[in-house]
Amino acid sequence: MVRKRVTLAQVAAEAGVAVSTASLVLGGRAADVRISAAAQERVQAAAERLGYRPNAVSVGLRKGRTSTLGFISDSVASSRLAGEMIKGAIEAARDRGFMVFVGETGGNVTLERQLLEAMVDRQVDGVILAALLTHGRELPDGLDQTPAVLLNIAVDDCGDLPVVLPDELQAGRDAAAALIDAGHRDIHLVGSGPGREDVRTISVAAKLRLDGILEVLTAHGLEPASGRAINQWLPPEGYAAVESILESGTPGAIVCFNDRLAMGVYQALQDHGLRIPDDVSVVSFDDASIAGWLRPGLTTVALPHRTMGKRAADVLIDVIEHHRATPDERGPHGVQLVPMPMRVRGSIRDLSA
Amino acid sequence: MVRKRVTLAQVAAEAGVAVSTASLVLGGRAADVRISAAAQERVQAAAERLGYRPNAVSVGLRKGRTSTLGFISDSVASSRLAGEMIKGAIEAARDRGFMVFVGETGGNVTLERQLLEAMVDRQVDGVILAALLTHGRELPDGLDQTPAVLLNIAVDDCGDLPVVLPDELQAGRDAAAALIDAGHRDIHLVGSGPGREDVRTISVAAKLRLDGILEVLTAHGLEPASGRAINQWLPPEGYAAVESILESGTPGAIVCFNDRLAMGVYQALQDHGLRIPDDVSVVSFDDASIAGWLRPGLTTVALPHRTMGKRAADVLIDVIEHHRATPDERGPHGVQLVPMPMRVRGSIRDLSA
DNA sequence: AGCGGTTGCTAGTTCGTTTTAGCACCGACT
DNA sequence: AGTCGGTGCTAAAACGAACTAGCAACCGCT
Repeated sequence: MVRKRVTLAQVAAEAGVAVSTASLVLGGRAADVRISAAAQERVQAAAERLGYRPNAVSVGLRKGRTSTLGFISDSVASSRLAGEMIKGAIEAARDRGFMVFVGETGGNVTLERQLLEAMVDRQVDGVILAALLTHGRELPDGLDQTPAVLLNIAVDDCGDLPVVLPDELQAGRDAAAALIDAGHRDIHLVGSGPGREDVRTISVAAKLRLDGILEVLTAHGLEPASGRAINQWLPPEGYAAVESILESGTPGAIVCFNDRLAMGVYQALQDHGLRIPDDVSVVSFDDASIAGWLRPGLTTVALPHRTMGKRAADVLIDVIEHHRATPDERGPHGVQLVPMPMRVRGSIRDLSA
Repeated sequence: MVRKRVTLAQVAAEAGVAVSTASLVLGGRAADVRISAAAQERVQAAAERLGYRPNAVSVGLRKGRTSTLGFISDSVASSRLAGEMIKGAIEAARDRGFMVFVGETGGNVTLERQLLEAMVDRQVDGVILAALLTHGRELPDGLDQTPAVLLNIAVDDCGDLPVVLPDELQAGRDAAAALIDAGHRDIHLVGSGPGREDVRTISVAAKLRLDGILEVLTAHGLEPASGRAINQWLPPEGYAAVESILESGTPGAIVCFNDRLAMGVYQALQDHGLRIPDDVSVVSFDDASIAGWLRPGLTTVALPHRTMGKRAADVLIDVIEHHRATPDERGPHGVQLVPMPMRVRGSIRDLSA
């Protein structure tokens, strides 16, 4: 049932040459060692005929490189976003001939260490350590055993590991600018307090988004009309925030700190008979799938998870391949900020028109 | 920077024994070959001291088994559901000492073959072939090179491969029963026509869900009040379907064939000033994340993707491990139907109370 | 002293490949 | 006749662990 693999020895026998000769030819090193054109052809033909494919395990053992990456994430399934990140990494890896082991920790540190060990045991060439849930965390031991890249993890002391992060600061600027450019001045925040001191410790992302927003508002001589710090960024909290805002009148525009808050905001505004964007404009962050399903479509600054995953894999493979070439040269890596693109849909009214 | 691994040879040297002795001891075969307790202890201690971990690549080459699975899916990122399936598989695999290569094809058959080859090259012990998007498809060649399980793929000719599928038929029964038990009689379908001949070729799932629904309705002497076959199960289509239903009056209850349709149904009902569940009851399928976010929460029959992934990995590993033990015994596998649990939220009004 | 039986270990082969070092042959030249 | 330089290939040693076959050493017995 399970067909036996063809080995190099069989190819060599079929071609009437030594194993080493076959290896040289198929490894493209025939020119180096002078193999006659005739012999090369026989080897190629034999390999073709038998359907030879090199055994990657053996190659891995011999070369010490397995063309394999590990992807360790705290969450795989929690959202489409995690999937996007993995997908990006897998695609980039595939394009460069790498396969990816995927592991999920659920935030469990012990599990994380075990996964890392299991991957290192399998001689992965490098590891991507990714996070969606937690920000600001400890790094596991064992990261010194293999090249590594941090994906969506902001740590104070990342050693000299490359880090891939979304450019939340610029995203904050863009969100604010989108409203201001459309002529809005009455801007309320849902998800963070109105001042820098109010961000709580929710996340690095929240802080940066707020910084970007405030920077642009300040540049226009504005400040947030109101702000609400919220611990759980879920629809019910968004709903409640709007009810609170409405006590002091109808807002001109609302910046939601993520799309799920925005969903609650939509529900609340609708329940109060307010229309988006005619009465209230809304802008948000993340570009979760609901953003496109809400009516009207939610304009939101997208977390480019796919691109981030791709970037992480590319950087990691660069390190792996480059490192071999020039062992002591530190690459041009460090923190890689991936731009967050604005997805313009229909939730912002253009007052300037 | 990258720490060198400790090899068995180093452990043996440290313990003052031969490599083979160390291997025997650490492999738990010391009793078979009579190694003195003293020697065993020295080996164990040395291994501990040096932090020895066997090189899985080497073991893989020698044993021909790598404790590695491949997971090939048409989609990884399209939804949380795909992630759940992968997560389930990864977890089950991990519990049994396996790591998982994940690959995504995007429905591309060539890519699928290449991924399969790349995995077989890496000597995976087996492969899970999964699908979310497509139903009823061709199986790739190369599946005869390695044990395999089909996950969420319904094919006519699956050879003797184990198949893991959700129990859509029972789900259809459950959805219908939930409405009927709550006293509903005026039941409209959104996503499928009212009769068996109307299902179109959308999907096997649609057909089975409908079969289940009709079976229960018929058993109560009922038939659907109306039905709408729809090709794209997305919110706008759900919205449109409701507008069409409302032309002939307010429906008592609506069965949506998935949650995204249900989302559109919610929006349309709200826009027409109808309240859920007071005016109209809604039940749906899938349990996508929005199901919990909608207000009121959507009662829906969940696709148990996590469980399915777990089951697939378990079945596959059974095949792998069992196969070694008794080569000619065909396992008790075949089609594995995983129950779809009902997630009761607030979208069905109980008329019988 | 020689033999059989046990105990306790190890040498050596194997898995499939890469890679280095070098062999055998041939013609040309001194 | 001997050396030299090419040419075309191959033997053999890795890589790290698993596993088989078998070798010493000792003990007790005749």
